[in-house]
Amino acid sequence: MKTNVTMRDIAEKLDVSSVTVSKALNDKDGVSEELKVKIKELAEKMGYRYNTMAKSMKDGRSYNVCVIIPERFTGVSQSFYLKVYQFIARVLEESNYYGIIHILPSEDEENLNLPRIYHERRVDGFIMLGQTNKEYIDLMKSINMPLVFLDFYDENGDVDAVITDNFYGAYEITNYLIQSGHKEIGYVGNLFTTSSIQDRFLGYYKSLLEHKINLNQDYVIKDRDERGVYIDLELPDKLPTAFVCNCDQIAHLLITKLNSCGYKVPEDVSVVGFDNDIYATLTAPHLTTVEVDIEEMAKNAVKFICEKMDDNSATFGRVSVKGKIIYRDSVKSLSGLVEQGN
Amino acid sequence: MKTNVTMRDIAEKLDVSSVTVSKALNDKDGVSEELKVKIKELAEKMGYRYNTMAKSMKDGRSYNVCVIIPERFTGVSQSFYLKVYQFIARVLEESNYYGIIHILPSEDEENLNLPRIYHERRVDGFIMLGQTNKEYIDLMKSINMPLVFLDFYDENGDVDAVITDNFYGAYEITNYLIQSGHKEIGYVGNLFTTSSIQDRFLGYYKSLLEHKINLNQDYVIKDRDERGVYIDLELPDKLPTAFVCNCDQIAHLLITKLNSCGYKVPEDVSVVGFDNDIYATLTAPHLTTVEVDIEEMAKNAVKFICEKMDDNSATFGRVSVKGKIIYRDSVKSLSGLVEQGN
DNA sequence: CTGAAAGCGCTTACAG
DNA sequence: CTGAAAGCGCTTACAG
Repeated sequence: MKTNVTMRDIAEKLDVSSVTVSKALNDKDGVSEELKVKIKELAEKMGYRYNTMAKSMKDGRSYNVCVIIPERFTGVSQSFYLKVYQFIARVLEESNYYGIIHILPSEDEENLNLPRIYHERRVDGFIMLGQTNKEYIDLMKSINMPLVFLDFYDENGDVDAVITDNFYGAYEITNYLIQSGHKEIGYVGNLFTTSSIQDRFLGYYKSLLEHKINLNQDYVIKDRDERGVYIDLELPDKLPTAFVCNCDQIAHLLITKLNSCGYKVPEDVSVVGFDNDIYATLTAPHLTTVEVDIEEMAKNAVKFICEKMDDNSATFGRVSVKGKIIYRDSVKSLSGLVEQGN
Repeated sequence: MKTNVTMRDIAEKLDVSSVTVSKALNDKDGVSEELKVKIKELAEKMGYRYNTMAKSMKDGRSYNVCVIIPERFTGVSQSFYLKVYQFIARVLEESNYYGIIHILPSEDEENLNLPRIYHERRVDGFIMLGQTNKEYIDLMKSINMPLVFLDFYDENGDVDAVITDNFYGAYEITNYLIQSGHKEIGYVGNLFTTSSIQDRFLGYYKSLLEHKINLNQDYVIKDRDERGVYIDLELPDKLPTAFVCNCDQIAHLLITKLNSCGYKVPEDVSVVGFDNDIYATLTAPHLTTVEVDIEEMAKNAVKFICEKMDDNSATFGRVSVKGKIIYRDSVKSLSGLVEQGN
């Protein structure tokens, strides 16, 4: 079996030109139906495989999309972004592109090194999955290639971004706590690490405001340092009756901390999370949380990047994808029956 | 800023040929040092980016390696293979290759559909990460491309494979249980699902044999059906004093089951796992388990595939990478002090 | 409907 | 040390 069958090989056997073979194999006009069938049959029989690289050279496209994930989001316990990537890859395939993951080493992020794949022109566009530092974002913008942010956005807002609706998700789950009779509600998260955490905080705050509940700064607990590394949680002297956590993993850590201090969840304190990831059901009790619609986010990001690769002037702005509350067992109702709003 | 700078563009500006530019940029002989420096400077200044596709066309290589992961290993709670992939990608990069993940849909596995990427000649080799059905394995073998199995092996043994040392890992951790005074020891896993589970069982069995302990079939508990879907664990009427689980996730499920039946771990029953993945420390108590050396496995797999891409007749056979026991809190010592063997 | 010509951007002999 | 020629495998006008 010859390993390298080309269109020309097929053409010669059939005594036609390779142009005709090309047309036939690509279902283009300009070949008689009869000849087309014959060509396709022979191609099949000879074990012909299309050589994409030749096409790529012609039209200057690689048909690859690079998905950049900052290294620090890929620890042993963090599978969220890899999960998201799976959806991206699948949707990309449907559009005849391939996804290539690039785990961005923190070092390259610091030193502003672009991925080698960029220098080798092997990608037509980038999806950045997870926030990098500002300088790296600027660098990515400066190379002027199709670019979409996924799960975060740039303050200047001039890059298209698909995010989960952090604000309303946190707003609604806080509303739910209040409807369940809670009035003393804390928030766990470092407001200055990512826009997600900040926006979730603001949604939580909006809910408090609407219900005329004061924001008690003692109830806002830092969970990580500026670089995103988790720190020990410091509980306030007097606990609120409920905590809104910026993610399920932190909710899990908080519950562990609470348990070790002798508090039971939800009997003594209620806790809600965000993401509905693996931690939501690994925690006892299972977490009431906000489920992020990963598939919908991936679909949007891919749609945007594909359109931008066709026309880099296309813009979509910032698109939020709605999540939904998953009710489980980590919230105790303080009122006999659940009140409707206030 | 012109977007498509080619070697020819640089050549023209400098009034030399593109051959010379090619030589200079690739650090090949045949250019004066002086000219080389000039060319490199200008290339930098003009924002030249190497076009890999042109090179690929010349030498018929894509410099891509496809990593095939069967879909069923990528559920919400399974991040192990994605983790492994990260290492593969990193090591591949060091060898100037790119990794492309292909999550193999179960449907394609059933219907024996090769990934599109194969038909488009966009890869030079395959690493199969996770076992597929036999027919798919045969299909992959039949296309005659560089192929390495990772974390499983083929019964016929004619494909190079990198596996974790399941047999000795299970053997050693079972020895440890016996040294801790256990004599009634169960095993949890379906022996007919993957070779890993089977080999771990055999390692466990070897340890029993060496210590003249009878294998009690009532203590061998099925954890999943033939297709790998977890089933409800059925505890035997009389419990052994310890269980060897085929993986941490099952150890976690077993402990949950034991707890719900009123048993405490490790007070009433000891449990050990395998993998040292996220479940090992999410479980209370934290699991004593066998840590798999993912990095070493990835390194080997990449080394093998790279050499095979250079010379497809190279063979390496089956290589096992040693794991190591991580001691935590899920085993109770039944003897006052730990005995040395018997 | 069919095909000769040119070109995508590089590299590999080979000649000077 | 330097470069003209040919080729990798396809596709895009364009001519017949």
